[in-house]
Amino acid sequence: MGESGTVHEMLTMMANNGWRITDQRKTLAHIFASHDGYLSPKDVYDQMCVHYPGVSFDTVYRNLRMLSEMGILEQFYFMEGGLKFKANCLSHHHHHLICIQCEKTLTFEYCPMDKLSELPGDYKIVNHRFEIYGICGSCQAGATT
Amino acid sequence: MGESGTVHEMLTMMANNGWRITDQRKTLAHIFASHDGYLSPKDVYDQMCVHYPGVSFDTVYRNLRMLSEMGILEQFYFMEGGLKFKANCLSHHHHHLICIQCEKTLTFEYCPMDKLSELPGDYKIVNHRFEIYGICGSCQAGATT
DNA sequence: CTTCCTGCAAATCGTTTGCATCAGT
DNA sequence: ACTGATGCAAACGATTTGCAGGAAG
Repeated sequence: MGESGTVHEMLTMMANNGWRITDQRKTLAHIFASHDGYLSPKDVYDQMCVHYPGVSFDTVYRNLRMLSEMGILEQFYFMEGGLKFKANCLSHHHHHLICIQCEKTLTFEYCPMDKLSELPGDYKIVNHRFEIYGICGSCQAGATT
Repeated sequence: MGESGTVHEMLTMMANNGWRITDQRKTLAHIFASHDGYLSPKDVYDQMCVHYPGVSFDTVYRNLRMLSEMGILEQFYFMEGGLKFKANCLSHHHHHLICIQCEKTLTFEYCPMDKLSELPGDYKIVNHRFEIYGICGSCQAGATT
């Protein structure tokens, strides 16, 4: 639901940045719009093959990088699972609650930066990262698979 | 200052875990005890070569991995700089303020988890990460090198 | 029709492994 | 002495690049 809107948003953004809208990129947009967790390049490649046979790995990489640089996708490096990508929420700031087992990700609005008053040193703050890791309901229920 | 204590602490910890205390591991402990930012495997290798010529890259990796598994070092993957290691503070919980230019790292005590009341889903929380990125005083002063 | 995108194959980078030798206990 | 640690070289996986043909504007 609402996915087609997001796909269109992504494609428009690509076009505005001067990128051509190819079948492959449409498929890519589709995949990320309809999946709200993180996907590894391999995951993406596998999904691509289903909808659009004959893709090559390097093109998947190229497009993932392009989409990340454009801010459409957000990268994250899982210590165990390596680099993964996820559709970026472009509208508002939030943080993530991530299941360390299945990687299901929820967002929440609380931001610690609001509360933070004094910091050591005289850093000019440019960014921050706040993530909470846990085990989601379903993973707690289903035993160690 | 206080470095020798930390080195000794690390070495004792290795010994208690059944690892032999080799020259190389002593040097490794020394390097991390006297540097409080993150170091990449390459950084460590370069430092090692200075104090202990003839090291090989794979042994550096092996020891870094070993030290991480033992909890003496803490790993972190920088999106730009790849995997890096840092001496783990074993005594108390804190978070980091990291310079995105020189990677100089300060610690601070504020922890957002104390204030956090309600979260979505029914995750069993096991861990969290909170880091603030900025530009430190010296890097603000010295222009874009 | 021009330029960008794609697939292929090969190169590259960071990291890991097998093995014979060497050093710590 | 015994066993684990090291250096070497080679394997490995993930990601990137150069190039020729094909498709989007």
